[in-house]
Amino acid sequence: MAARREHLFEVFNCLIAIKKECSSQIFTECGLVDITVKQVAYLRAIDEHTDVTFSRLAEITGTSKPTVTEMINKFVRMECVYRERSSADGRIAYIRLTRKGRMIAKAEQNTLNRMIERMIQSLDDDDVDRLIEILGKVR
Amino acid sequence: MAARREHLFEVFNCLIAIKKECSSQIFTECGLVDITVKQVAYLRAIDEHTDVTFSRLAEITGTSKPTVTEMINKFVRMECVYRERSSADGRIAYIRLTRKGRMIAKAEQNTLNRMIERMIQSLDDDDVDRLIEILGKVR
DNA sequence: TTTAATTAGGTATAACAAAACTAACAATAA
DNA sequence: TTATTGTTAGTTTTGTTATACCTAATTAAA
Repeated sequence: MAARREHLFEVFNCLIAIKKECSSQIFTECGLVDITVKQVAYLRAIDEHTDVTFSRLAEITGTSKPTVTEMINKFVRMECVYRERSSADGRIAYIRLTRKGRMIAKAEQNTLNRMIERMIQSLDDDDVDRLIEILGKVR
Repeated sequence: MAARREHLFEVFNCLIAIKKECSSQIFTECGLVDITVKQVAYLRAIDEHTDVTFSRLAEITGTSKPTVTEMINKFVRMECVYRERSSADGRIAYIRLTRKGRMIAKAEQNTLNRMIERMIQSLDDDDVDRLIEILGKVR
């Protein structure tokens, strides 16, 4: 029935609005409302690998070392990353995420977690279980 | 319980993946995979007003007429809009969305509609009704 | 000498704007 | 009625600023 579609549309529209709210909360809290999609991708790349150096990040992102230096300098100014000089080899610097940088790198997961927190607060346990059961069927 | 949160996280993660799939389908079908966020915002502005002229769009977007001319020329090349000269006043041109332009302007709604179509195909009517009921409670 | 990162210097593109311009229209004086 | 003048809508030219990249040269450590 078309009314079912309509109703589903409405409830999901509302849910999407809540998600957007949670997401922009995160970026606002970090003071990074106009960070770009590419910058987030860089932070994620750093987060998803361990002990990332400048050469390694150039490799991962398919760019050059100067590009990485520039980008990282910007991120340092944005308080998203810091350099950690290797104690074993003074030439090497590891790129480390700050708390803020990690928050942005994991923004999607964090958004979803906040959204789920709100859902759990609005719903009783039975509803949550039913919701999990029903949505688990969607392919 | 933490397990509930975990389960909710999983099912919603899956749902978000489906949504992304539906969304990129739309952009791929239009051949506009790397359209920018700003460009989509312009198309939406055109869609949300009637009989938009160049001056009007400059006003709406808080930019200048040359910027609009440039942007619209690009959109014409992308086959998202076309100019329609006013028959009453030869100086005026209305900016009209093509089928493709409208698809992009309404990409969010279209994405949601496709997602809902998939949900309806995966679920029976009772599940849909329950889903609407439960999600309707979320604030 | 080789390697890791940085600096210096440069290119291409996006997204804007100011100023000058063209074409169309409106009002009016000859 | 027609020519003149001023106004408006959109375009072109030219220039600015910022992003995102590059190559080549340099510095410092190994």
